[in-house]
This record gives sequence, structure tokens and C-alpha cells, in this order.
Amino acid sequence: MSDHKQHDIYPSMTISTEQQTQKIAPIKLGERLKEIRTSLGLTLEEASQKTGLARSTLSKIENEQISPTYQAMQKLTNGLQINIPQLFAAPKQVNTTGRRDITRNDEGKAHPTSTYEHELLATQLTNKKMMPFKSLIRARDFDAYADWIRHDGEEFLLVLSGELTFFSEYYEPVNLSEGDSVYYDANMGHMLISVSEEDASILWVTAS
Amino acid sequence: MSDHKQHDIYPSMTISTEQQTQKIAPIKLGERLKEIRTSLGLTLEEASQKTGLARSTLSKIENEQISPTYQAMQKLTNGLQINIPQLFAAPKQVNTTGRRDITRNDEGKAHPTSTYEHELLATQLTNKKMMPFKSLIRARDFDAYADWIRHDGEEFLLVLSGELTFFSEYYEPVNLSEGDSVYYDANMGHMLISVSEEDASILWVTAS
DNA sequence: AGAAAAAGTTTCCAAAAGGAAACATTATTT
DNA sequence: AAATAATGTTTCCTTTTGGAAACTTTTTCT
Repeated sequence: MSDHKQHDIYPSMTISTEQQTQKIAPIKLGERLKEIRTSLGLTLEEASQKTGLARSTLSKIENEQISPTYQAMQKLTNGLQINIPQLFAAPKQVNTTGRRDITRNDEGKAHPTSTYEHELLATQLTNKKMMPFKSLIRARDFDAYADWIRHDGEEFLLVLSGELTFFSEYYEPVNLSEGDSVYYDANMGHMLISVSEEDASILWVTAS
Repeated sequence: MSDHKQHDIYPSMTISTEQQTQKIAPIKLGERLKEIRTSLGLTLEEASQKTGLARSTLSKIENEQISPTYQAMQKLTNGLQINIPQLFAAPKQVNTTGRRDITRNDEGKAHPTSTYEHELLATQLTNKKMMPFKSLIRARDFDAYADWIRHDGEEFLLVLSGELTFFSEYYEPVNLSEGDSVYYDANMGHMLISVSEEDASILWVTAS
């Protein structure tokens, strides 16, 4: 399946693709190292023994007098039991807080396709970890789909009404009724087909 | 609110805490750099201009003949528009695939508390990005809670039946009816109270 | 307070990194 | 296929790093 096609069938992806890019501060390495060392309660001498770097070298790094080589940085991370991103990541992650977005029943952002009728929820918020939406499953037949739907991340769905069949690449098809739910890896091919009289309605939440 | 108390009230956290630790391979820096450079379609000369590092230096780094200094690595990441973790992270993240967990209606894992009656979903799967559960809101009063509920991550909830009031630290209380949904940062204090005759039932999905 | 010990900084030098240019290899053009 | 251009590697040399030890500052003990 081409990427283009995938977007046609699975428009939500363009939205759920909001990547939570790890905030990486171009931090002062020296300061950071000193923070780490002192928070571990280590003296330069102790850190020296743990890392195999000379006491003097550590001092110079902490005071930004030299720029350590990758080799030295590896000794640091190994010796102090931290990973490299930690060395650069600012200690406190930018924990977003205080955001809230209410979506009233049926007042989501419509996004119809040939197979699903999506209603995107919480569209006022960007940079979310999850992308929730309700969908009406229009597809009634396997052939409605060109190919498996496949995309990054994990997906959870809950049947709100009606009945449907959940097809997936590595499992037997399974019928789901109101109240049933599935959690699955979205890069495993999957597709849904309504089997009740009315089109089945589901809640879908994606995270990648 | 003490952490301990929070866990009493909010048992799901112990589960949703499954942290997706970023897999970090102690990778061969040279190989990785070459991968990045070629994938950008750059020659050593072009990369040299973008980064400000000599062509010869880049060559030596790629062939593991020298261990670049932090300074050099900063020039690399700036010039090639990547972030430092990217330089170390193995290119292909361990994309789990093929997992699937069905939870039939009312067959989740019960987890009652004084204020909520949780039914955890998809409990067969570990290391999930999201933690879904249905909850019956038993609380009828503000006082049922010792304090705001607050925890890491983001939360999405959809009212399945009944009516409830959503209290949060920075917003006016708001009433939610069947079909309404909210997305919010979970480290903003929050709590729910049923206001319909029957206890309200909701679907909750947490991601951190 | 003074002595002793511990922690941190600076100096000095050997070892390694980084750059300019020569050299080698691969692709492109005539 | 030879000539040319482009890309990548190696050499040579300067600059910087990293370590041992001297030195300074801070803490602890008498």
C-alpha cells in the first residue's frame, strides 16, 4: 500500500502523527555533569574511579574547559550508569499541564472516507500523546479495502454500538459487539467491517 | 496528597506506569553518522559545509579512526539538523507488532475503589503505550476525594452512560453527558462525580 | 585556631583530535 | 578508453584533549 493511499483511507494519521519530539536542550554539558555527579553524591575522585577518567579531566569538563570526546562521554555514561540522552536532556521534562479539551456528543470534527466516517475528538489540542475519534464503520465488505491498514503506533477500540468484524493480519477474524474492546499494534494489518443492521459505531484511540 | 494515597484512589496508575523506556543502543557512531549522511544524500564535502567540520574529519569519524569531541558532535547535530539522541539511537526502533488483546464487555479486570469502580481492559498485554479502562463513578460528592487526583501523562475520557461533573484544578466544573468526551493533562488536578440517577459509566484511556 | 585530610583546580606533557592539502578511488564526460 | 571531475582517504602538522602530579581551596579533626 502506498503512503498516499494509506492517507486516503486512514486520514486520522495525518493528525495522530503529531510527534511528541523529545525536548532536547542544547545544554551546557559541564553543568549537567556536575548536577549528575553531585546528585549521586560523588566526589571527583569517586567519579574518576567509576568512570576511568582522570579527576583532572572531570574537573575540566565540568568547568567547560575542554570538550570531551565521544570516548570520554561513553566512559561517563557507563561509569555513572546513565544513558547518553540523559547527559543532554534537561533534567526536568517539559510536563505540559493544565490543558483541557471538551468535545460534546456529535460535535467532533467530521472526516468521512469511503470506509469509515470519522469524528475527530479533542481537535483543539495539539501535541497530544493520543488521538481519539469516533468512527462509523461504513464498510460492509472485505473488498472495500485496497489492502490492510497499517501504520505506526498502537490502537485501542471500543464498540459503542452495533456489531462488527475485526480482521487482522496475524489472527482469525473476530466479531465484536457493543462494549467489547481490542488493543492492538497498528502496524499489524487490520480492518473493520460492520455486520449489524446499522453501521457499527466505535471509539478509537491511537498512540504513537 | 501522598503518593500512597493516590495509588489507593487511582489504582490504574500502577499499571499505566509501564514506562516505554527509549531503547538506546551503544551504537557505532561512525556507522550511524554515515547512515544519516547518506540518507540525506550528502557527500562528505556537502556535509562538511553544513557542519563546519573538515571533510577529512568527517571521514575519520565515519571510519572510527577518531572519537569526535562534544564540540564536533554539536556541529554535526546542528549542521545535519538532527538531535543528539538521534545520533545514538539505533535507526529502527523496536516496533512491536502483531499483538492483539480482546476484552469482552464486562469481562475486564475489576478494580474497585471508594470513588470509582474500574474495569481494566486489555490486561493481557504489557508494555502498552495506553492504558484503557471503563469506570463506574461511584462518587457523588466532592468530599469523597481527599484531594485532587494528579498523575503523569494525559488522559482521555468518554461518557458511555449517565451524567457526571468533571472538576479540574484550572477550569470551572463542567457537566458531561453520554457521548461527551474530554482530553486533559492528568497532572492537572481532576476528579469526577456522578450526577445522574444511575452511576455514570465512562471509558478512560491514559497515556504517559 | 592550627594541623591534617579531602576535594577541587591548574600545570605540564604525552596522546589524540581536527584541518589543509596531497593522494587514491570512483563516477562522469568527451 | 582516456581525460576530467567528484568523492573519499591518508598524511602531515597544529590545536586540543586527557592524565599525573603539583598546587589551591575547602572541610574535618584535634
